[in-house]
Amino acid sequence: MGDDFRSSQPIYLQLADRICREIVRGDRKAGDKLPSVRDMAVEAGVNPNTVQRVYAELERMQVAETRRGQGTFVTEDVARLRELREELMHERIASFVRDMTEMGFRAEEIVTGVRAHMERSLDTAQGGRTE
Amino acid sequence: MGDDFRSSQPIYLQLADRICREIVRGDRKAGDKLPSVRDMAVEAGVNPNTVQRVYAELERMQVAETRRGQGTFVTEDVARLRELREELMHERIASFVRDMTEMGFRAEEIVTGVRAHMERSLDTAQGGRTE
Amino acid sequence: MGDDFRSSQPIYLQLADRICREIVRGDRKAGDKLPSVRDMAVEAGVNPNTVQRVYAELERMQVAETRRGQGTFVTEDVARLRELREELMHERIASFVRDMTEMGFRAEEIVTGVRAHMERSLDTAQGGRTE
Amino acid sequence: MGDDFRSSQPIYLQLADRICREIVRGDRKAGDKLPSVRDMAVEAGVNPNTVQRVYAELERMQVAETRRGQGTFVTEDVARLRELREELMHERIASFVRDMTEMGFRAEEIVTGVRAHMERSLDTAQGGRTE
DNA sequence: GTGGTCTAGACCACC
DNA sequence: GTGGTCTAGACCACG
Repeated sequence: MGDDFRSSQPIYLQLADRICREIVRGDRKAGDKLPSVRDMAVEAGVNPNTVQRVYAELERMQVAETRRGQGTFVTEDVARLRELREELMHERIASFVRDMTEMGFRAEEIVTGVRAHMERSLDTAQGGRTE
Repeated sequence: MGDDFRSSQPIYLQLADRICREIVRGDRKAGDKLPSVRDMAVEAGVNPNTVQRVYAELERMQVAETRRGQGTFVTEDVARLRELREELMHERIASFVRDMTEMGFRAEEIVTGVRAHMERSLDTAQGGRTE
Repeated sequence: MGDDFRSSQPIYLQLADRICREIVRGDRKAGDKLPSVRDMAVEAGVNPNTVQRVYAELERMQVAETRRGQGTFVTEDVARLRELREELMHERIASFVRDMTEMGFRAEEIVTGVRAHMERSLDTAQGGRTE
Repeated sequence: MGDDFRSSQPIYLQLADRICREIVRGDRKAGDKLPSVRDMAVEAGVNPNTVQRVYAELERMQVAETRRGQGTFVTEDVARLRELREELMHERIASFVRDMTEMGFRAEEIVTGVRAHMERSLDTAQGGRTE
């Protein structure tokens, strides 16, 4: 144990993750152009070098492609995007389940709890129609 | 959007949360003595004042009680501890579901995904050859 | 018995109490802005950290609300303020009665004494020559 | 306004007041010997000079008498002690009423509040017999 | 500017 | 020893 309180994921991974989420969510579609390195750097308030690493990471993940002189684009490989969606989902689920299990919750409790929570949310959102 | 990359919860809340998890997990039991303010400060690598705040927060939550000159102890009110367990569970579930929904996953997908993940974990862990 | 002569309530509670009294008295009204942490610190001759604690206490009591970047304000929940008034009244009365009882005065004596004192005050103030 | 938070009555007046209360309460009776200056100083954890001033103050109030070579005694003038009782009572009542009035409470409210508080205390203490 | 957090170091009361 | 309070001075996020 030590002063691990300020530590967190590197900024470039945080940014890459954010962009992946925007893609999975549908805010950025296959073939969409991403902002230029400089623009993205300004938007996110980080150094252009950091954005460079972000785009490199997205390319490594086969989620984005950069075309010299044109910019960086979301891949047009929709199969890869479907895959990315699955990956992100499983990653978050795994992280969630690990967290809950580590706290001593049983599998049954977790599933029940999640379903109950969603039904409650639905009721709140829809007004709980009887039919 | 801005430079929210370094932001995080205050240390004193992170520490309080960590201790709550240890309690819920069973690593710290009802009536257990917590480390002294000074010891905890050294262990966690923070200032004693910060630990003092953590203990005040735990007392506010009725999760710990402090006896002057003796130290700070996990509450012996086991009903409160059961309640805490439920609170933490719902909190984490809510956060998880919000996150997933925000990413565009449907309720059905999420529940199915969680259950599938767990069954896979079980298989891995137990070998799952009962049938 | 010992050297409890210099002991007193913590400054931050004294200050919080003083502000509550000013509110109950009507000197500070619902929605009024309290002095900034730094200004109040100068006014009261204490450290800004202490005032910070005072405002946190007032917020915990739901007597004040703080808006980031704007300041700390007396709550606009007038029902809560009426409640505060009752609380303060009962608190002072309880303390007074406890003190008197401890000194060996009987209930009857106390009530009679209080009423007599007030009638005398009224006489002094108004001249009380209606009859 | 300034740093008036640590200020309070001088210790010698606090001690004199405490002794008066013990007399009024009946813990010290007419003619009782008070502890020697040195003993009282040790008991109260203060300087003997301070106790000297305390006894002088009690003498000035005609509440105690000191006989050279013998010590200090509660006065045997029971009329004076009855008077002292009245004085203390009125003093406390006056202080209480001033405090409450300053906070904006009306005379009627105060009397009603005090009587209500006492009835409640009686109920709690006696178990609220129906007859 | 605002409040919120953190560190450093001190003193106190209680046991 | 314990926790509780206070000061001094710093940095941060928000608006």
